[in-house]
Amino acid sequence: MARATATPSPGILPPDEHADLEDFVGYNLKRAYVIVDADFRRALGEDGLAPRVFSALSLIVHTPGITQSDLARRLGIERSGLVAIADELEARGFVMRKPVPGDRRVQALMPSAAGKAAYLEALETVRAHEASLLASLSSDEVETLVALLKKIRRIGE
Amino acid sequence: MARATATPSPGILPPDEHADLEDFVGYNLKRAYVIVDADFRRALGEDGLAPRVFSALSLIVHTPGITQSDLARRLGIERSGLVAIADELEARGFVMRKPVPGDRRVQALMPSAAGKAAYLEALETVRAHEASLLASLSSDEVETLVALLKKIRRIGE
DNA sequence: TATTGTTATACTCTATAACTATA
DNA sequence: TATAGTTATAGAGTATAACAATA
Repeated sequence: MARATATPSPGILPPDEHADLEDFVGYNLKRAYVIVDADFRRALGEDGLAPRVFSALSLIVHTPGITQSDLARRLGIERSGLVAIADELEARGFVMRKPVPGDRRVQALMPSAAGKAAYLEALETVRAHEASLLASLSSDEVETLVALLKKIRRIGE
Repeated sequence: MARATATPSPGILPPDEHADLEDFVGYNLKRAYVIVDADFRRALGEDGLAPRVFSALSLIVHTPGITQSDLARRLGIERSGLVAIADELEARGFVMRKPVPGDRRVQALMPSAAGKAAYLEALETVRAHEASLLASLSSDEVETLVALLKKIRRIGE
């Protein structure tokens, strides 16, 4: 089990370093993310909401009147990156930019009725996608996974 | 559990749908991935190996002579995407493309001595990065997390 | 001075399609 | 016909830096 020499023979890696990649959180995180992301996009369809647009719409529906800067902060992206997302939601008729009396710099993001309806429909699709994709995990396992991921998210705050 | 009405009141979302985003595996996966990925890059430095290059080097060191096509499959990316990675590793002097007698289409990827050394050094840096970043998780939690992520990875096979 | 929304710009990662040389 | 490596190209997603309007 333990190796006799401290220095590896040339060209030979010690046993502990044989499956390193597979043990890293980062590598597994990335590989798992790619699978879930691809299935999300497939579920929402060619012309459906991209994950980040769905996330933005979710926060706007749950927090009507949120500003772009606040939304960007909540999503963990830059202000500038949010412009295209807001543009798309506005072009789809799901969200309106509304001037805020008292501060003429900001524009409140307001969900339209169509936006709320589209969100609830997408929400069901996303739920179905996760339920079906993750069917091999018990609900306890999913709960544990989400809790551990949140723990990592808290590190970044 | 069940809601009394099938149609939500206009503008009002039912209680179950208030924190939906936070409960999705996909959303938490993405947010956690962004944090770990950023810390990896910071740890390896400006001119250090990017995550995907580190992963490729790891597999080449552990599987000397692997072909580009096989490596791409192992990493879950396209053949074409691997060219730039192999180019970079070759430019750094870490890997050599070696013709294979018997099949002149393929080129085996062979780690150089410098490549092996650079890998072992990067490996320690990556281990330190994960240990320090994930210090708020117990080793049991990390183990559980990796096991659950692998379970998701198995879905994509 | 600081903040909001915006534009311009560039970079990373990835995919698709087509090519060539082999098999 | 099929596969390996390659190139060209395009599309997400993101970041940085700057700007005008406003606070």
